[in-house]
Amino acid sequence: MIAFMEAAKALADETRVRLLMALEGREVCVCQLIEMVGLAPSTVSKHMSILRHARLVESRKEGRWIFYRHPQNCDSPIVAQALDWARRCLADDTKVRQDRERMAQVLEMDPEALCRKQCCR
Amino acid sequence: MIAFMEAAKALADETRVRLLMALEGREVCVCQLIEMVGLAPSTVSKHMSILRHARLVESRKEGRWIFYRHPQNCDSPIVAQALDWARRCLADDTKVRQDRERMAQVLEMDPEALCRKQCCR
DNA sequence: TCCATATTTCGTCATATGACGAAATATACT
DNA sequence: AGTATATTTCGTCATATGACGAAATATGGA
Repeated sequence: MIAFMEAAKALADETRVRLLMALEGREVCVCQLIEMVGLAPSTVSKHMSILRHARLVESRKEGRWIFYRHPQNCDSPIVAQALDWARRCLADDTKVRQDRERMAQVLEMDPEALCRKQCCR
Repeated sequence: MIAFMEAAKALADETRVRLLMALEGREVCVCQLIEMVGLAPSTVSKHMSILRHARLVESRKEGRWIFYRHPQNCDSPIVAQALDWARRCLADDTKVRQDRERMAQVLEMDPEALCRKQCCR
């Protein structure tokens, strides 16, 4: 029950679901996620921490950057089915699609340039 | 996105998930649900209203009683997959099993006797 | 070593949520 | 009609949640 509730609560916020869907098929750096949703770094960081605690994402550190992705070898049926549910329901969702377009732009900048840009906001 | 978020939020409270699982394979009267979880009638009513609004349950009125059940002919994949997710994850869950045992006792009383009992608490 | 920068942690605030009891509503029975 | 009872709606309260900015932490490069 605990693991299920963690996952369900993690999915109960629209911003978190958007962040989760942005990781579909790729890993993404925090600064890129920040840019995509347009929220404060601390806010996005908290969201990712909740998703990670629920095991819906995992993270990888590379130098100064931290990349998030869906779990690689998911041993938890609870998590696997939660991800399937979200994917099937939201693959064609309007907001998710808009996020994909925004993310496509973001991914063209390199992370360095992106973070400098965020500094000066 | 809206329907998905409604469902996800509805699943993000443990009491609501317990109530939802109690409807597995049968329809149950509100007074029986109240007895199972031991919360105030108004609280349980609100929970059921949230589940119904998310389409995870539907209700049927029979005289003074209202029975809740999982949707009969579920035309929404979002809802159907949400119910599958919960069922697969929680079929053998300890709390859900305890609720089943409690519910078995409750179902042996008839609703009339049950509601009289609740009156005098 | 010192500085720039990427991310997280912490403190604070406004709003959302879940609990309750009282009152309102709807139905059945006398 | 009037009463009993099943459920919902409403008002209130305490706690949880999501947002932010400031400060702390960690890493890479000068």
